[in-house]
Amino acid sequence: MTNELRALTDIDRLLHEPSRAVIVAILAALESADFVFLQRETGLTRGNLSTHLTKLEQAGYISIEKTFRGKYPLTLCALTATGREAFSKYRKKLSQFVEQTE
Amino acid sequence: MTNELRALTDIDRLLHEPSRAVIVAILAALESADFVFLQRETGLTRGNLSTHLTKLEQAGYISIEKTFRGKYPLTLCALTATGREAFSKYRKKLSQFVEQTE
DNA sequence: GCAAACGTGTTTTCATTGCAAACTAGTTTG
DNA sequence: CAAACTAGTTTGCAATGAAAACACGTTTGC
Repeated sequence: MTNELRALTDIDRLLHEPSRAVIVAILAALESADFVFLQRETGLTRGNLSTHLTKLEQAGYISIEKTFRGKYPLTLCALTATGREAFSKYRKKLSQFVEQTE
Repeated sequence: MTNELRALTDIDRLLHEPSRAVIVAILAALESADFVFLQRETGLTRGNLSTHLTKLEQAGYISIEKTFRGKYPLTLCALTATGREAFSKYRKKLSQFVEQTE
């Protein structure tokens, strides 16, 4: 009965970190965003944003392209197909949990 | 615009742990449950269930009553008003996140 | 009648992780 | 040319989740 709730324990831990979920949600809407933009939108410190992005990249959820805007470094992030799919599944799990606990 | 997503970073970290969310969800539906029942429903090991329950109790989210069933120890858990409210807020946050990322 | 298995939890150990602070490296400004 | 700024990365550390070990009493099998 209440046993379907248990499905939540199977949830994607990488996305279940709020900071990362927000990053991915932004990228899901925008297709591409740079480091500074992400920092402003998320409110994260640069240090934390940096490590979260690295983790998402290592998981294959985002791609990171390093280039320059004028003379300054520019880090561009985009969701991969893998990341998009993982996020979709993650949202579904959340949604199911919310519905099952009504 | 995408800035409301950021609200997720404010989420209740105690409930954002899937194991604990499931425990609380069960208690929200049942009003009261014993340790063994919770262990079976959640699939957690006894050790982990024990520590999660202790954390929920310390936060004032659940009450724990220790007694006996026959000669065996019996640990009864119930959601407090505080816990119920926290869980309600938590569900709302999840729900909002899901909706905002559609 | 006593050793082994069982019931019901708790405590300990350990690797992971999220966060803040410090660091890196180059650029612009006064 | 020193100070401040841009754009990140790395380091240090305290918190934490999971598994294993421990505790303590009860029942069963021989």
